[in-house]
Amino acid sequence: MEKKRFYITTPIYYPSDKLHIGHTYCTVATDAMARYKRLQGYDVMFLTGTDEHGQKIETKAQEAGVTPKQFVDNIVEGPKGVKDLWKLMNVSYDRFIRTTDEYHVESVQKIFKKMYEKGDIYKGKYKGKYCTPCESFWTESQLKDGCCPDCGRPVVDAEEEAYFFRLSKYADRVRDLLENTDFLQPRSRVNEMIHNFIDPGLEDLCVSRTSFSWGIPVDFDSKHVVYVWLDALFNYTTALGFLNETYSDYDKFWPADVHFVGKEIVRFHSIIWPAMLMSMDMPLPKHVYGHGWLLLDGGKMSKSKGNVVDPYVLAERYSADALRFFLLRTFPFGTDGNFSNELLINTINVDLANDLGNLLSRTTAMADKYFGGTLSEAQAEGDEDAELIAMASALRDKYEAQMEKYQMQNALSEVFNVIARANKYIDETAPWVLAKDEATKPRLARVLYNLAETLRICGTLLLPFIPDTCTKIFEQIGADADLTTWEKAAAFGVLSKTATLHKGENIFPRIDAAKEIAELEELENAQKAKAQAAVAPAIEVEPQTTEDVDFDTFCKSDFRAVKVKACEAVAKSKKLLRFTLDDGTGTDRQILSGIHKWYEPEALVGKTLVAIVNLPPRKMMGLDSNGMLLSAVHTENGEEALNLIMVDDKIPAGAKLC
RNA sequence: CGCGGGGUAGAGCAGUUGGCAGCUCGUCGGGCUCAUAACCCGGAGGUCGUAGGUUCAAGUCCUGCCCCCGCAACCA
Repeated sequence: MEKKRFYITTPIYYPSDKLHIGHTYCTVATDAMARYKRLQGYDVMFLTGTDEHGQKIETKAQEAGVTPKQFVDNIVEGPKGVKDLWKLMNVSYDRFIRTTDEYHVESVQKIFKKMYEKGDIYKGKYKGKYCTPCESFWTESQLKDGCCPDCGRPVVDAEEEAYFFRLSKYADRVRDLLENTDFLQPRSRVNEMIHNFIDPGLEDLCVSRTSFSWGIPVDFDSKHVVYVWLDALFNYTTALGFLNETYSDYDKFWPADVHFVGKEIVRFHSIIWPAMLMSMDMPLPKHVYGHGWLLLDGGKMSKSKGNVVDPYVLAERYSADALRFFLLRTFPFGTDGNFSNELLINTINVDLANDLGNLLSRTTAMADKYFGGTLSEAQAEGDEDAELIAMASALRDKYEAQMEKYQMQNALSEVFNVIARANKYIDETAPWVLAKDEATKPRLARVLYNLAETLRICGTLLLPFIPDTCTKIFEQIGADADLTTWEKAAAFGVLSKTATLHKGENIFPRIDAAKEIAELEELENAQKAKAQAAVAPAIEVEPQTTEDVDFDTFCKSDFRAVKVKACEAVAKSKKLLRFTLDDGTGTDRQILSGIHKWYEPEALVGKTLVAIVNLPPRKMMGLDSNGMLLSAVHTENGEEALNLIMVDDKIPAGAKLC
């Protein structure tokens, strides 16, 4: 009989920086599922990889003075890069795709053409904001205070030619998919997608760009490169050999059983991806699972906050198994979880050292001490056995039920219930008492045998999570590979009655929590300081513009002194302050300015400021802003700093500056 | 009224279809000595954000309000 198949994927990560604990979380979860399915006897394909095109990488490479390819090569293949991290974390991927791989490029070009020929991709105009000096397009939301986020200068409305995908055409089918099937999990993510994106109406999607060149060229229109959606999403199929000759597993593994993705890209996987597949008349993946985030201090991790956790450091310090286990045992997969060093060390100590490690240790130590390692053939059952055996025997099915729902933390919880029960069993049977009398030796042998069996079953079910450790456990309890299969995990009593156990090294030594936490903090601080020192000169100012502005143009700008009559924070906005200004005309002028980060509104009332008053009005958070307040900006230790231009209060409102 | 998630013991979290409020750590007391100062037993500690409503019965369903977090075209 042919084996059942299982195809599972992680997202392809964007290698513009080193990966952090969040990427590790997702990948380790996927790895555990893949290993679990292999344990069950499935023919598994586990795919991961990197999404290597786009403007950000082009820019980063430029800054580093290397080609984009060299840049990503270093992050992906280089020391302590993506592949190194997965090796360290014991990630058992079957295939690793890079979107710069030749075969992927070739496939994507064919896909693009197919969709174009079908009429689902058409040429149109991409309207956006254009910064002339930077030659860059920006969307409304990318703008900083209405100006170019790169250089801070004003932008103009502009259009560029682009190809669009008819996403709107598939809106109804996608809605049906989300609302009436279990395609997207957990279910709570469905509402968000429907209310935020489907209900307001899906717009056609821009799938090409001309504003940067680091991407897959559209082969029939060479000034365009394929934009991220089409390039990245189809990796799940090109890596199987869809429209290329490099691989030939497409028929075997597509459609995928599940894509594990972070909640921030659920949208692309649950709306855009199915729509594109529909366009291609391809089968849809069976499930998309949007997992939660690891939060730090209740907020999300980010480079700018300097609170990114380095998985490399943690895995090297505590072992990959410990880190893998912690991530999957502690946090419910579907929702956000709070990461902390305390929690990590606590979990290692309690579950792995005290409960599992110690159980193994006391079991093998007693076998050594009382039997010289090899249990006696003569064994006697007792009243205490029934409950332990019942629990251990029922464990596999309970575990399976949770794993099938991707509830890995619950599956682990079931395993550790049994481990706790086994520790209690030792207390109940008191083997050290049995050892004192030759007459109770058969009973003692049975007790240790039951413990070994429990360890064998638990160890088997822990294989997807802590593979290296399980091997050590099996070795210490004398369980051969043929006893650690999925089938044997539901059978109690398969180990030889005269199995030979031996005490080895502690599989998880206890950690001195206080000391470790202090050391970790020190490490993190050192890293933070180093990072800051490296990137940020103390004071940095914008380079001067070399381009001339003609006198007439300059004169058109009408700068005036204005007095702040009132100033308040705009509700629901973090940045915006709303100014009511006296500009000398007798009518109040309202200007909105994104400077709440630097100024409290009360402090500004009564000040005399400078504003340009003949900018066209602009809506921000639903309010009109008529002009712009002038500030001096610079960068200080990597932080953006801003000072409003305040002038002498004796200058009357409305005075013209020239 | 942009959208979504959350507010349950000192901390961190579980709580399917409404039916005596649970887990881990911490804390207090006891037991054991095989074991990694580990293990086992017991206690204290919660008006389940708040105000109403439905019901024989609500953490669980409905309504209002308060607070936190995230998202709003590319940071898992």
